[in-house]
Amino acid sequence: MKSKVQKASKDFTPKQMEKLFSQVAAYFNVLSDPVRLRIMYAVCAGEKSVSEVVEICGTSQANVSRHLLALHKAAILLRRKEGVTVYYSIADSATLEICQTVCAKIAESIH
Amino acid sequence: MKSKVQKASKDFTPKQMEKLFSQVAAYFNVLSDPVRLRIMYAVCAGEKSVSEVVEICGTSQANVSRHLLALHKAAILLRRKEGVTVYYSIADSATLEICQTVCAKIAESIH
DNA sequence: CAAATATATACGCATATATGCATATATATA
DNA sequence: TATATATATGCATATATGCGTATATATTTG
Repeated sequence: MKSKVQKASKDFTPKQMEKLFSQVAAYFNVLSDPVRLRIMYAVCAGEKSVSEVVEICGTSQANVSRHLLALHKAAILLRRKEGVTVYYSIADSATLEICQTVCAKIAESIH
Repeated sequence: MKSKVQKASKDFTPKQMEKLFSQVAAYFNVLSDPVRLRIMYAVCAGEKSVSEVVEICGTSQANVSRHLLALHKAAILLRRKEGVTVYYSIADSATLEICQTVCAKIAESIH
């Protein structure tokens, strides 16, 4: 008896599976940093410029810029340029739901 | 207007938020490796011993052992010892669902 | 054009992580 | 007890990653 996940991937070649695993791993990797999660938390309240995120998150501008670009590259954040200002916003609500699920799961053990 | 995530975390202190972000990041970090995902894929089909996972995944015994322990430490896999043999199985179906969601999301771009 | 502002990038360092190899540990069996 | 088998661990190494610092790039404004 195959699992749901295995049924869903029955039509992939081993090569494609490896590629899939690598991409999924890369996706999780983007979410595996506390600072990036803090940034996500700020942006999920509404579109923010880089400077705004810097103020909220209390880390350097260079660092925020790098992390925002990483999240954008992973297609998790949208990027919109207006003059010199760059605004980021949530592109992928699925990611938010995943974060929320995991947060809820872990928050239980804190309370 | 606050987001769902922010409403859900309104009763956390900044210190608790940081702790939460760290733990969530650690959780994602465990899932951010292609080999561990391959191992998860093997185990999600049913409980497996370390040796069985080694055969399926085609990486060294030492490596499989370490990855399985990491997944167990993150409370994602259960660990059951029977004689010399150690069996691992899915402890956390939420993790499977998350992986499945992400896989489906990424699989679209492969097909 | 010069200066100010917002963002991105290059470089270096410290640290984390994955993995191969050898070996330790635990359990079963002859 | 000696041996075989299953699993875990220590060590060395290569690679990746986060971040501080300085600087580059782009855009607006005087």
